[in-house]
Amino acid sequence: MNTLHFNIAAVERDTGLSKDVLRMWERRYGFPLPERDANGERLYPAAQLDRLRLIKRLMDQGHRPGKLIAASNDELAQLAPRRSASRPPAPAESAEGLDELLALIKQHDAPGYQQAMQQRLARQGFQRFVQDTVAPLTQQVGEAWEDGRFEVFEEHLFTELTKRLLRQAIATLPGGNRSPRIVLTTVPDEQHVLGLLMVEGLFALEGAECIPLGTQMPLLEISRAAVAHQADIVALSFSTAFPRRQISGVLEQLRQMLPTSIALWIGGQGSAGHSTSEGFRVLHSLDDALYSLAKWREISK
Amino acid sequence: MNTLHFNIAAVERDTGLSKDVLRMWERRYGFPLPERDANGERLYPAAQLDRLRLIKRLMDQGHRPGKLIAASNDELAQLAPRRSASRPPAPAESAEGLDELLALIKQHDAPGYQQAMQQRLARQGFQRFVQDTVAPLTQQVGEAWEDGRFEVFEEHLFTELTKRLLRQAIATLPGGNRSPRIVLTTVPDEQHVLGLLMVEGLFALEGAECIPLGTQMPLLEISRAAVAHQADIVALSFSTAFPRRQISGVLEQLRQMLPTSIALWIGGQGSAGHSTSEGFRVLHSLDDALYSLAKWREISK
DNA sequence: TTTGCTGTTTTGTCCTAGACAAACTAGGGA
DNA sequence: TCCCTAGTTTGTCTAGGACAAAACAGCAAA
Repeated sequence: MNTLHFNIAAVERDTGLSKDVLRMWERRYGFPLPERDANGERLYPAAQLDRLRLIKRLMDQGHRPGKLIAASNDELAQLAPRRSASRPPAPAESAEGLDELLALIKQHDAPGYQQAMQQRLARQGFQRFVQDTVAPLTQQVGEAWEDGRFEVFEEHLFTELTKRLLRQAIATLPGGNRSPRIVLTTVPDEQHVLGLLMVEGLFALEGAECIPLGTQMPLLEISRAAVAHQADIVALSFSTAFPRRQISGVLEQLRQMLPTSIALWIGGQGSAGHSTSEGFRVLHSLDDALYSLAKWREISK
Repeated sequence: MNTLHFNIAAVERDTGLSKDVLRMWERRYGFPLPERDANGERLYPAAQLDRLRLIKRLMDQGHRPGKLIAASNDELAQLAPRRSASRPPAPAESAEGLDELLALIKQHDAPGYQQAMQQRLARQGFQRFVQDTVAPLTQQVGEAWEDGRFEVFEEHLFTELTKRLLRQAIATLPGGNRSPRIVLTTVPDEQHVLGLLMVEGLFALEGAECIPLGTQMPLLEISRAAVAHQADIVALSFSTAFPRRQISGVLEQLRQMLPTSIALWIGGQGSAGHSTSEGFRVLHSLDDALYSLAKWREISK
């Protein structure tokens, strides 16, 4: 009776590490070192998969694979919760009550969480709700996940519930029909959409006409959609999970396809480090997004 | 001045054809035959990308690549709209007004579509809305897309707007807190969630406690979530886009991780052809889902 | 005519091993 | 302290070979 084994495709699915990378690591570092089936194909035991997941998580925090793979399991475990020491736990004013929300998620109390969020929305109003509750909360959940305090499925539950709240709130906003007209989406391989929903909400609140296309639009389709909808702006969001190397290429290609009259705005944690230039604008924060919108209106008046 | 070129990673992203497949086709069939950059790496011109997209679309309809690649562009174009001839355009009763909804999407009239859908929801009630409007409409949009009558971005817009409507409607349903407790999600590489939302709505209407985890949960996380939430049932959805070959392996693995006390239910177009057995149940339709729920309650009473 | 079995073709995925460029690190000079 | 350059790390690409699962075609029997 063998314990669970996974073929290379399953490991790719579960860890997000490409087959090429898995084979390369094996060649270079000797880890992971899977067993082989009768046909010579790799079979990863569950233990190696767990370690790979941990390594991936630490890599997303900025560590480099060479060091991580050389480290022992204990060293890795110690590496994880370095956040609380190096970074302050977030401004006190906005943290007000966020811990309580986090606790609700941690207890898997979905109805309680939704209710608490609804109350905050009613109390704060949409804009402050997004800026003072949703944004910092998302940040904290991300950090908690990086530190291993949150399970993946807890983060998923949080994301799903929060997406619902935001969409619902957006639906109740008066339908914007002033300019500019903004197409919102993400490129293929980028499935995180929370940030995009936040800006959509803020833009909609300002009366802009938002056209949400969901996630993972092929570049050519983004361009076609923008033209068909006569959009003024295409807004994309990149999370930290999106492979850095690909971003500039993606932007370059999209910019080349898109009519020059249509602006390209980029936001999200993954876009940090890029600078506004060469035909696209980087939104560094939600405030920046609102500022950019105001500025766009001023200029195009 | 060269027209747009794409490297192999970009083509993979945009077409959904893996790098291995792209290289294999080139070797076997001589198409696609990309140019090379100074470093010997493949550069696909836009024309080949278009043809690949068309071929992929036809493959998803059941055609085989060997034939498609051998065919000329004209032959391919003729192949596409074969649906209307071979399949009836859907029962007349339920098609009532669906054309109108399709037309609204085709005109990119998002507000109009949302309003029309809201009206239907109010008129039909949730259950009939899902079964008589959303389900057949999704079907028709899928067919329209396969026939090339809908652009990809139009399908995305439809999906996004409909997701919002469903989520909003679900949120207004009285929170179910009767058994069974059902975790709803999709596996990695499966991002289509509309079908899952429909059953979630129906289950919630029956008072079941639904825990939506969004899409693309790693298998191990699905299992952890199910245990943590003390779920009775895990419900997964597979679209036709999900690679057939992988399904049985995925189910087998998940079934192995999941406590035997937790049932595994599978639905969606992609699960057709699989049969209820070996520890999982296949839901062949929305009616079947409701029936299964009733049956579960009867047995576990 | 239809059903069921069997052999053949098609097709995708996996394998090894080598090469190179982009990203990152570290060292030295202004 | 800051910037530039050289070195190291890391991911992705390349090529061609192998094999198994799925799809198809042909034939025999009901």
